[in-house]
Amino acid sequence: MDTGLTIGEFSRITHLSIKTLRRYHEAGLLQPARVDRQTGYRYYILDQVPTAQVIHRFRELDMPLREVGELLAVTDPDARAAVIAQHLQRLENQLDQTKAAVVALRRLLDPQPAALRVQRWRTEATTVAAVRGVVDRTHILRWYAEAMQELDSVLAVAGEAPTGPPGGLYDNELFSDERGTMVVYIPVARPPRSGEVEPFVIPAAELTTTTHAGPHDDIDVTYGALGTYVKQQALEVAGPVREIYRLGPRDTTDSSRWRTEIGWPTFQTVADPVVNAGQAPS
Amino acid sequence: MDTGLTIGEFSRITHLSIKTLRRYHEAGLLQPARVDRQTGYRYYILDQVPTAQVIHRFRELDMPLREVGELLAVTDPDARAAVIAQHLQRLENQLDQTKAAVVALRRLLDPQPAALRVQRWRTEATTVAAVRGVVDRTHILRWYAEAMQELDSVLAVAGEAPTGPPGGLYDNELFSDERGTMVVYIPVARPPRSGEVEPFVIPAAELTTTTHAGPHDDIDVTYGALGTYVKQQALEVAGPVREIYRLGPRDTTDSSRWRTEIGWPTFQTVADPVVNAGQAPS
DNA sequence: CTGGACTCTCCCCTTCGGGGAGGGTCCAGA
DNA sequence: TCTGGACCCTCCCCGAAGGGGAGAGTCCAG
Repeated sequence: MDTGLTIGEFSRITHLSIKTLRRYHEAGLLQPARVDRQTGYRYYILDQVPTAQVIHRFRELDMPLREVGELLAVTDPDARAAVIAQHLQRLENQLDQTKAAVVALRRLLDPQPAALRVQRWRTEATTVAAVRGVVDRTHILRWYAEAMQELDSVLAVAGEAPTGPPGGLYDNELFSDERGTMVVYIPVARPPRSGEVEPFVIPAAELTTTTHAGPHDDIDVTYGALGTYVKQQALEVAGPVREIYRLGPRDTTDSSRWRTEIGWPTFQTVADPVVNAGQAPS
Repeated sequence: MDTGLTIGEFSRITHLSIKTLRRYHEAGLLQPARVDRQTGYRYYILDQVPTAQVIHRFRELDMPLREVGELLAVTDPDARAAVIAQHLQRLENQLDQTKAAVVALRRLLDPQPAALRVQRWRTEATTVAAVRGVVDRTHILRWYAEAMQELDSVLAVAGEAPTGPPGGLYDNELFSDERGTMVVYIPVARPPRSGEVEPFVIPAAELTTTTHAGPHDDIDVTYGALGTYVKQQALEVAGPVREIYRLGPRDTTDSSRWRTEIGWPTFQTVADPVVNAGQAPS
């Protein structure tokens, strides 16, 4: 029997379907011990059973095939453990997101407290230390965390103390397309330039603002309320949306206390507001 | 502004990408309030913002579009809550599976205790009450649970006491293909016939068996070990694999105490065993 | 030698969008 | 009234991880 196991036998032993085994072969994850040149038949050997089982386990954890392949290619146990730990970390993050979504869902389906407080004002230009970049929407959170961290360390080195709360500018394309320009900043007196950090001036603007309370899991609801208001007032959006983190993770770990100010640069158009239709412009 | 919001404006407000909004339209999830017959332009209204947000939330929970659509079509709050609860249940099951996979992975990567005890024996034909069905591999667990439950209740009604531990027969195609015949049974003296439950005779067989200890998350490892043995002994597999639940969830909730006997019907071929190559058949 | 079981490759399908081409539409400013 | 740029349309392809199935070749025991 030194011809090895046929794919069917191997499938029975490992509980991986034939289709799956072929795909793993094709992906280079699990090369059959021998492939008949003439017939293309795959022949496995018993020593491959443990490998198949390891692959099976990682797939159960939704590790992408590419990554499983890299993992198997690495022989150093430490490096291996690192890759595994990293994946488990990802799973955990995913779980956190799911939990947050459940909470946000509950809040969304419950009767709304509403009470949206919208204000319009004119802001002055502000000098800040900023990190700018064109970011994929799926990477927004990661990019934000890294940028903030770099800002913090650069400012610490430069000995610059913040002169106000941190904030960000977010291109509308970030939401309507898949990619857009992001700016995160911290106001300081003399912005340094180092690495990704550079001086920047937040331009003056006419802002329509509101404040989102709590964690950001359902910040889109507040965006929706603000957008509704803007539209009702027949305001036109001009430029990237702004967020100012009046109270954030750097101030308190109690996320229910967070306060995020959202401001949309807007200008009045000639059209009538929907709600105050009587007050047509003269 | 009673033309409504363009898809771009709606996208900014809801944080759903334009592509995604078009897809939700196509899927019937979020019909624009108006679609221009001439140009195909989609126009939304502000009242649709909350709906978009609800969809967003459910998608964050990986609810399939189809299901979200059904959910939105249902107006009865109770029915709605039921669908949601069901989905959350699914998420929880998924989480349990992930946890189990992590544990199983750890065990697999740790040094193996091994110590596989394999025995061969001949079993007698056994009279049982059984539930049979052709099952998709992805539904094995669910089907098993339902079948066992039905067996239990039918036997309770018939007043038949088990004369041995429950078990099952599993077609090899269940693993190599995507679907196969499953039989789960409980031995009784006078098997009743009711609903899916019917009398059945487990045929006599020459079995090569081993016992898997603990929960079934890594039962494939034991299958692998048994399969390796079978192959090394140059045994040929004949017929569906059998499992007998000597100790299972119905006996104890401590899953580490579970004992599952796995038996493969086998017969000796003429080829030499690999390990005992000296004992060639005469 | 033959029939049935097994295996091969190849192509299409699934979900939920993203990328991009090619072309039409809207609207504000000139 | 024209025009340019922003916006929108449809259509097609792609990815991940396989499943379904067709059509054809292979293996092996009787």
